[in-house]
Amino acid sequence: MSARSSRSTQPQHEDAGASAAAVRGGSIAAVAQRAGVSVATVSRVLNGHANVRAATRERVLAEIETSGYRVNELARNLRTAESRLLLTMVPDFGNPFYAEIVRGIDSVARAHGFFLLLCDTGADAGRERSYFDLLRRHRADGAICLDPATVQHANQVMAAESTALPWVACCEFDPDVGVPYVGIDNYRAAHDAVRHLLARGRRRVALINSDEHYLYAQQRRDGWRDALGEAGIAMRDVWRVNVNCLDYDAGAQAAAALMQLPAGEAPDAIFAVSDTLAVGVLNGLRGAGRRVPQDVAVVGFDDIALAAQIDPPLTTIAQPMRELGETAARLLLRRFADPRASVPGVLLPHRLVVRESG
Amino acid sequence: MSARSSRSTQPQHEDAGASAAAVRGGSIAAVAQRAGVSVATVSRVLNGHANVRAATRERVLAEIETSGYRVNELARNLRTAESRLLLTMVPDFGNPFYAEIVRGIDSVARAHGFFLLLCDTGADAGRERSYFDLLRRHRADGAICLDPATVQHANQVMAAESTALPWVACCEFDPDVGVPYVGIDNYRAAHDAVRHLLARGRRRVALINSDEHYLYAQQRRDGWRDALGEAGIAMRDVWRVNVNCLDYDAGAQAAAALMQLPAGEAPDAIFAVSDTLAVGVLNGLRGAGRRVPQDVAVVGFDDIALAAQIDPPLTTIAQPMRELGETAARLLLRRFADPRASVPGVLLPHRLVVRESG
DNA sequence: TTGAAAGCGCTAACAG
DNA sequence: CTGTTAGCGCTTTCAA
Repeated sequence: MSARSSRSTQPQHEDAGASAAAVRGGSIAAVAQRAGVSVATVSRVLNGHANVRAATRERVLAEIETSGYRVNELARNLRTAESRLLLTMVPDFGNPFYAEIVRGIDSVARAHGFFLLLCDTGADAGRERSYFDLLRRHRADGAICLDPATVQHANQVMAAESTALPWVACCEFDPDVGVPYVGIDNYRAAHDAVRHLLARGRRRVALINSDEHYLYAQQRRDGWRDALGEAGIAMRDVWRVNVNCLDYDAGAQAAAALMQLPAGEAPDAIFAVSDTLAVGVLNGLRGAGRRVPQDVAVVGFDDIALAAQIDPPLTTIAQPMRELGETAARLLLRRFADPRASVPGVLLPHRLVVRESG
Repeated sequence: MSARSSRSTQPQHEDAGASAAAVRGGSIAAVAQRAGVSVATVSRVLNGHANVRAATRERVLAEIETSGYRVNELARNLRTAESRLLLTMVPDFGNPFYAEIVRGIDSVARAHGFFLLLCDTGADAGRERSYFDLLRRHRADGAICLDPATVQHANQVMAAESTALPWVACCEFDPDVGVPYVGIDNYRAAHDAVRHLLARGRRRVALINSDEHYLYAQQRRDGWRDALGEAGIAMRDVWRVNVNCLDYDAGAQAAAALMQLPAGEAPDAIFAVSDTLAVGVLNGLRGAGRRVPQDVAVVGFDDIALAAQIDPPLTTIAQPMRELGETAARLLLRRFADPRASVPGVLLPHRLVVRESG
């Protein structure tokens, strides 16, 4: 029997005794044969089962060592019916806010033997929003969704099925839907930010918000509106601008537009719902010849690392990004452990960080 | 025969006819039975093979539609011996430079039916550098390594085996090793940056560099040193500071340290090998009461989106980040197509972007 | 403590 | 054009 056909993946029908081919390559059968034990035994030592005699274990381990055998996880995955992959859907992992959350997810996932299957949902834009199909096809064991658009899609068009799938929502969520979630109290956070601005004597506080189709954006808008109202200031529509992207340029443009307003109407403060937006706002204000905070105060949201570095350092609402990610992962893991357990919603605390921009 | 045991994954030995259990759930066999065809036929329509009569195809498709069947990729992966996952090793995906490269990788990977298995190598720090084991265990079909430490580890301790594994190096690479790579000409890039500073009349140009254990750092240092030398300026060791992390604070601290130098020695320009570092430098300089560029000019590296937003806008060496990622992915894909093809090394062009910082 | 054997669900050769 | 069938490499009963 020669070594030929060792690359073939096709049936070989060589001689009577089966797996004639399997014996050569790096299969568990090959290791078993060379170590003079059964495949079951090799599998047992591979998985650290106790019921293997020490001497036998040593022999198998030695054979594995010398042959450089590595378990084929493709086969293991089929047999155990799990991929040990966690799907992570993020709208834009170039955004430091999401990047940090993903880090949190990754750390607990790794600690539990899972890897991340990363999907930048923004990369596909509107196209095929069926990332959940990856779950159905067993490409991932569970999912964490950071993308508000995808969360809403799941809640609305998948409705019932959505709650049956092993996933959790992070940052954007609907408490009424039965999908586990973790996030912050967006209403209070926005309210806190605006109240801070008001306390510093600002009166015309603009809001640069995401698409208010999203729940979190609605909540932040409400927080802004109510804080103004409580100070006896009627919210004005010209002070509210919605952007559909959280990058720097969007913030810069929004700020520039706001500064076009006639003198008495132009805001003396801007609350942006993301630090990246706020960094752009700073830039846009500079372009419009406004000083921060003298002419216009700026408050951001998230407290990414950059917030403390720029000039002027950004006052912002800190979100516990790492914990958000860690909690999301833990919620999902808990769901694996008991698929029918109650599904908690978790709100983590935010915090106003006062720096020099407002 | 009741519906019991439908959740069981264990052998059932129920009655004579095999796969009694398999027929129920969402297996291909179940679909086949209900559609009145064989599993082979279902597999054919699933994979879009041409040799299926239209009527039969319709029948199968209809059954798939009504039953909501989804292929089990775990099984498919085992059978086809591929995971269709690309391992992406990045030292820190919170860094916008890497994030953008990963985007490039992702876009071509998706276009070819691959997903990304993301590994933040920094998350583990020194611990277990054996990410390549994921390849050996078939957890991924190939890998792209953006982490200089991991690249060196592969080149040095894995030597021969390394070149046999399906991976490509991105940004950090050793042309002599036989591993496909993509990157830029770091020597010339650094040389260009420093020459620019010199042309603007700066004489004491400091370098904030990565750990010079890495090749790319050595090359950039050489470019800096030679550009100075060509201008008749001897490089001074006090002008060179090495950091082992590219985050903002590292840059801020390095700049602060540099500004401690006695008047005649203190640099009038700083070249930092990463924009994140440079942003920190701007902050450090501000803390030391220096104006940019009047007192100290600053040049960064990478041209991340932020570079154009901060104050003052950053002069920097632009790297084609997306193309870097796309090229890396394409190189890897080409290697899949022909494992024994020649392994090209690709150098992409860099570009000096002059803004206001220096 | 060990081994034999039954599949996990799929693809593809081969035969009709 | 369609069906039968042999595995991919592994884990886990079940029996010894």
